[in-house]
Amino acid sequence: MDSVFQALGDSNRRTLLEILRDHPATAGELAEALPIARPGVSRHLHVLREAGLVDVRQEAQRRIYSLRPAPLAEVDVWLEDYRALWLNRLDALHTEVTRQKTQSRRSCS
Amino acid sequence: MDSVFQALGDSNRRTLLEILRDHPATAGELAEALPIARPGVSRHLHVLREAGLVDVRQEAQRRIYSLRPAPLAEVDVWLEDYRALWLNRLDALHTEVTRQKTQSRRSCS
DNA sequence: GAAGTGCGTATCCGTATGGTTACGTACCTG
DNA sequence: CAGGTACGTAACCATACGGATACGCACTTC
Repeated sequence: MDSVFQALGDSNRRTLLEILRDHPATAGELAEALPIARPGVSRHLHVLREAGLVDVRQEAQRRIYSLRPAPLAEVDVWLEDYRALWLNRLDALHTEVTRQKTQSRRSCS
Repeated sequence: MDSVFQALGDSNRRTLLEILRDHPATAGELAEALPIARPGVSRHLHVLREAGLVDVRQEAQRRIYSLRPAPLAEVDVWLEDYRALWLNRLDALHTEVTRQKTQSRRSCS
């Protein structure tokens, strides 16, 4: 769990995930998408693999990476216990907004 | 966004959030819940505050911390674009997710 | 087999992190 | 005003991280 959040705590790595969300890609393709040198990308991919967020499949000399959503599902499960906190607040906000809306509607007409 | 995920990437800090989910607490109460010394807790709380995950209110010499769910809502929104990936194959992933969940309960909390 | 391609690992460097102990500060209490 | 209480900050240490460059290894191709 630590490793998943830590992996997500870097914007370069989130960019990689965003690409892999659409389609698997080789390390080279992924490297071109980031503003850093190849070895850096390689290590970011290593971190993602350690966190279970990514799968690698070797095809000749190419490494093809693909997204592994299971850890994200874990994050979703973790969030579950907190979701009520902002849903309640959003609810309160929502009712407040509609109240003010009806109030302004009342004052407008 | 980086700061939120990085803040969540430490089990001590997640423990603090878990306590604050139930009720606000003073720094001292929170410190007793962690296996580390007071100044360490103080800095963890600082990290959580920087990430916007926590609010502080001073009351005499006590600092009362409370949970601020907004950044977690942001995480929820970020997850949204990935959710389809495991919802589509929910049955295939369900067993794995629950397995890892019990595993992480056993080890990390 | 020699050369080229694709990618990882090794090493180095500056900075950040997580823990500690020692100290400082603000506040209540006697 | 002296002293205790509840914190945070400073200084220090070991380790980890993110970046770079240089190198190594596996595979294809000629």
